Amino acid sequence: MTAAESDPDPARLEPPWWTPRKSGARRSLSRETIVAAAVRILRAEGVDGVSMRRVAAELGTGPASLYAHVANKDELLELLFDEVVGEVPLPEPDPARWREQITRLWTDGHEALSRNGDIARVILGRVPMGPNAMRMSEFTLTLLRGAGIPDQAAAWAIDVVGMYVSASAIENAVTVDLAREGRDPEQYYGMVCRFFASLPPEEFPATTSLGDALGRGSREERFAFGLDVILRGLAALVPADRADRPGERP
Amino acid sequence: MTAAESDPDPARLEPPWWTPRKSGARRSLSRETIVAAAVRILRAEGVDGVSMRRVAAELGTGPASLYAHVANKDELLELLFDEVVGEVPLPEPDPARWREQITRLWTDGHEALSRNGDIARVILGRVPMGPNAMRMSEFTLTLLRGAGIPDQAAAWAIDVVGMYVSASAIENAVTVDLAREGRDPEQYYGMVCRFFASLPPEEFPATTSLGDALGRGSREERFAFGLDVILRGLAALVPADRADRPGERP
DNA sequence: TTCGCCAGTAGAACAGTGTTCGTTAACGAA
DNA sequence: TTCGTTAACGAACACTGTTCTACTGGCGAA
Repeated sequence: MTAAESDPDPARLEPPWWTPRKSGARRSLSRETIVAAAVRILRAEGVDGVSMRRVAAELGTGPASLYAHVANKDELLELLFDEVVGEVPLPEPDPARWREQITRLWTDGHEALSRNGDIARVILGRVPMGPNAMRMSEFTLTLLRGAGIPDQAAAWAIDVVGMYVSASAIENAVTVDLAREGRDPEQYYGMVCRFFASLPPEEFPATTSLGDALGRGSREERFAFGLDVILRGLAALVPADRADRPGERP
Repeated sequence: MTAAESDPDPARLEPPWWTPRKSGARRSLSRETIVAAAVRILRAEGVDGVSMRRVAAELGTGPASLYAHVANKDELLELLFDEVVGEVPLPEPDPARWREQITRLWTDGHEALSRNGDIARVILGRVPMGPNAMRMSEFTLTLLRGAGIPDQAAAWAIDVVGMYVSASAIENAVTVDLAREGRDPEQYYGMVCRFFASLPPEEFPATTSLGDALGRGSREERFAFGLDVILRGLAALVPADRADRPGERP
């Protein structure tokens, strides 16, 4: 069960431009069953596999039937994204452990996205406003402010972290995709590294000499590094007189 | 003129899986004219506008003709991406001013991408390996190492910065898109802010009280903030005994 | 100068896409 | 029971990337 389903009054949380559930749904189809079918396809075939026809076929009907429950494919993808974000568990915020909690939360988010094909593609360029995404933002904002990061910086930081997590999840999805197609991702990255190493050293001294380092590390390690860099940078924005007392409100 | 065109021997720099220029091109079409036509469409209509048929029509021919010069649409998009990256001027690296130079370089890159529709979409999930992208990576690597950042961190940092810049450029492109469609982006973001403010304060205290800060700032300001956070985090990785002497090699 | 080759150019077609239109059929309310 | 609303759906439209096939037209060799 997702957070959205367990919410007592989810309607209040939805952006007003998501088409409201039409009253008196009568038969087999519903927004929930459509999203559930789409998630199954998403995990198996990625975003490109999620076509209106494919989802309809999964439900034993035609594509036109879906349009009674979902405005268009864009809206379906947004619903799909929020469904995936709903997989991330939210603990109780504890400002004293803000960096640890934020790291955990967004690492979980990164994994949830990575588990579900390249779903992260659909959110780049829009503001995530589904109920589950909103709860995640709220949680992060609370922790950042509690840590003493100025309001404006905290507000912008959400965007920065979100972009990094989404972009990295897309990168991961491609690796998973290669594996699904039977091609070894290691082999692909090996090819890339060999290309770097083969560049003319006169023009690319740094790239050729670093060759190995560029491809080293698991996806998890590389993601953790970037997230740590960002949080380090954010921590540097805490005013000196707050740095040692996280959690206090001024 | 792009960097690629002015390069004395660009062939050596191209990844070996880009299809080689077929020898003895005879008539009007060429890889260059195709990419140029695609760039025009890209600027006017975004990546979605760049279809093989549309590009062919721009050149007064049919889609099949393009396949003699370009392996497939993916390759055309990669060529397109590198063409855009070629718009970024590379200065002489000066390790003493590494943060300033990196900020400048990637801000220029961000602007070049933002000027050209949502071209950044095509690079997410792959490693940019066109000649212009490679030169940009080399430049950044040189500066980061010169600044005293450990090799492994420098190698991974390229990815982090690249992901952030691409994701942010996509965000910008959507704003530009809205403007092109005649819809006011300000109005869209105003709508988003109003939605945030309208959430139930009991469940979303931070989001509702921050409402304004979440939407404040120009695209440039917001991008600059994130880049600064990342560079701040990277600077924190410089070993203490190197922090005051950028540019020296150990 | 002539001939033959073949790279480059396309027209047509295939299988797929998102979306809309018009019709059918089933349910809730009266 | 009847009526009106509305979910469901088949067919169609205008697209997409890509491939097959035929057909040029210019160059190198004779």
